Amino acid sequence: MKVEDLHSWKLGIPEALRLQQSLAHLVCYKDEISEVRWVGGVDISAPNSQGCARGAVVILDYPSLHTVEVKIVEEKVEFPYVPGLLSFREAPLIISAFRMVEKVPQLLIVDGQGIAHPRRLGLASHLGVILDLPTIGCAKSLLCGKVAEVGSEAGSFSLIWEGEEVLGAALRTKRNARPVYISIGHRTDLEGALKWILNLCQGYRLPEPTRRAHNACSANTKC
DNA sequence: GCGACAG
DNA sequence: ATCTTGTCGC
Repeated sequence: MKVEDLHSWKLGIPEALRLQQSLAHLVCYKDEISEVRWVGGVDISAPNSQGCARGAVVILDYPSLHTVEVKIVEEKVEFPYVPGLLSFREAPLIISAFRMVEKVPQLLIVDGQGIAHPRRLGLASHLGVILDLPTIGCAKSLLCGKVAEVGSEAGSFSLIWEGEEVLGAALRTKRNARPVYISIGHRTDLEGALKWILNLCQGYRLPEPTRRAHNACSANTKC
């Protein structure tokens, strides 16, 4: 059985919610990142009027950060956008693009939450479990939890709290830019995740892997 | 019941 | 995500 066949994507909302609860047990919160040669970034575009979207996986050489591979797919998006169920909408396209990749990355940066999610299984964690890769969630806004103001210097961060639980951190990656929200995806810890994200930022708010994946899928879809 | 709500 | 001009800061 292939990893991507861990479960079906043709689910209703109640089934998706139940699946998240079971998959959340499989998420690893320990740092298992090692010998990074390639770092991946993934993103999908907004679906067009026909429901077709573009999914992209970009592979960067590390530490040069040169793009060494780009894979794009265009498919119809089936699942509706429901806050908390984003992975059921986006993961199918990302996985399709990912299976075409030749240089399998040792770390994947995802545009969305990891465990900073109501059931601790945001897109980054879900993809990490399915692809069995270390992943880091790097979202542009908060889904759940509370966070204090972040210092203005690049590198400043403030923890995301939900009750007594730390879900991640708001991280200032660039001066005069809003912070990004970092959380463990899979097989990473928060400290490592923050270091990696800062290390992958090259003068822009978003880390290079995610930024390039976004650019790669921003062109108009053909279907 | 009310507000919040990744992309 | 998207609707949308000018404008403030480096």
